[in-house]
Amino acid sequence: MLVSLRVYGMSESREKVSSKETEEVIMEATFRALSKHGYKDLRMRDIGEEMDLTRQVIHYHFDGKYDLMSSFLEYIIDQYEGSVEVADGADPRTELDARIDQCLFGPDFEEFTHWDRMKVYHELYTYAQNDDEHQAIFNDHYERIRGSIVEVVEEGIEEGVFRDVDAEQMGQLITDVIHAARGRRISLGHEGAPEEAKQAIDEFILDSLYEN
Amino acid sequence: MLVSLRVYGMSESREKVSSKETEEVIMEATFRALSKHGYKDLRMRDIGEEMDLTRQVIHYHFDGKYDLMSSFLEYIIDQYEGSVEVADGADPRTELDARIDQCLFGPDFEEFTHWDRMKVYHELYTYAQNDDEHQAIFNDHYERIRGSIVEVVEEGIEEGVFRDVDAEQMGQLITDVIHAARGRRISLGHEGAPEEAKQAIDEFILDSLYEN
DNA sequence: CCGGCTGTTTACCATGCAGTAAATTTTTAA
DNA sequence: TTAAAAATTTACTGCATGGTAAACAGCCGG
Repeated sequence: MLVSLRVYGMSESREKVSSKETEEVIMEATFRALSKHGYKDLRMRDIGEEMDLTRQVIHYHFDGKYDLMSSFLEYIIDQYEGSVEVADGADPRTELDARIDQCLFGPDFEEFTHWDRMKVYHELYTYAQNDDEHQAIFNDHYERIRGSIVEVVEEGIEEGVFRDVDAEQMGQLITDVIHAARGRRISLGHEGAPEEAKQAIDEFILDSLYEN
Repeated sequence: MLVSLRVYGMSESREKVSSKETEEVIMEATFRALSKHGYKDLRMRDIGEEMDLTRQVIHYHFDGKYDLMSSFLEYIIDQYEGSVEVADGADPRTELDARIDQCLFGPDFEEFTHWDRMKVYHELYTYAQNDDEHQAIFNDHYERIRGSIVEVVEEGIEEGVFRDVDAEQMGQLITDVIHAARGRRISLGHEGAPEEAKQAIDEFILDSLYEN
């Protein structure tokens, strides 16, 4: 089974591997270039300068600047979603808390590029208003994040730990506050925004969930 | 009186008036061009095409693209702030409500470009993370908006209409939710976001203020 | 050792763009 | 009326930028 897979899978997967490796390099270079210059002032040259390879390889792997950006979008969204995985099974209060923390502060383990990645994510997110295709990608992503929060709230309601509020509405509100705090930290440079948001959520929103 | 004013005011104010008129035309053209193309893809040519004048006049009135954008920033922020003026003096609950509504839905009178202006505002707001000067301008503006909400909350607490919560924290939270809803409507195209935000604020946040 | 395939580089190009300069019209101050 | 100043237009330029083409390197099967 494995053997036969390799027999005809070989050349294909080999190429793919080396190809994927380079593409990963390009993605990371794009990320760095984007961090430095911002989307508006991003030049293909800037990306090239962030790699050991020359900028022309990009044209070999991607079909122009737009295609590159589309791929990068998926790349950075995947990273985002990978970073908010949480061991569910814990009680709803703990899990909700953990999810909120991860959205606000990033993964526990020291991912020191977290805010740089958020910065880039957020910039692309805003620009998506001018691009239907990218907007659709972000909508899917947003829906998943929001959905995961709503889920936990529903779980808590079913278990009788939370009051019987409108889970959709509550999840939406929490997601919005998280988004705003992130935006404020990134766009306005308010370093304390996530912490403030957490306190505000605890104090004014979650008490609507808890006090029975 | 009028005569004497004209005597020494003539050359200066006339120039200024005609100059300001043209600059206003340029600002509005910039707004339209920005709405159509987005900041990233904004060309001086696009602005020219939105006016009766040729694009080169812009260079006469402004010192290049960056200077133009800086001026436009102040222009659109002034418009924003002009649109959230509210007759204070009403009771805190009503006034807070009115301010929230104006931030979420725009001025009462039919300003049908409201969301287009918000869209442009929001895009510039996000790009400001790459420009310290612009970021500072937005910070000042944000502080005024947030401050005006905090003020009303404080007023309500003093008058004993609201519970004695941390006004700063509460004002911040409300401002954040407003911001997020706007961002969601603009970036993700969620038409219902402002309405949802209003309901969520009423249901989950303001009840922390009211129930005494 | 060789012919073909993938991936990378070097050299180059077309053009879109902001900005300028000079000519022209309009306004202002006598 | 007139001359100078302000405002606008027409014509042009230099260069930054995305993209291409052809040469080149490494690898793999035979």
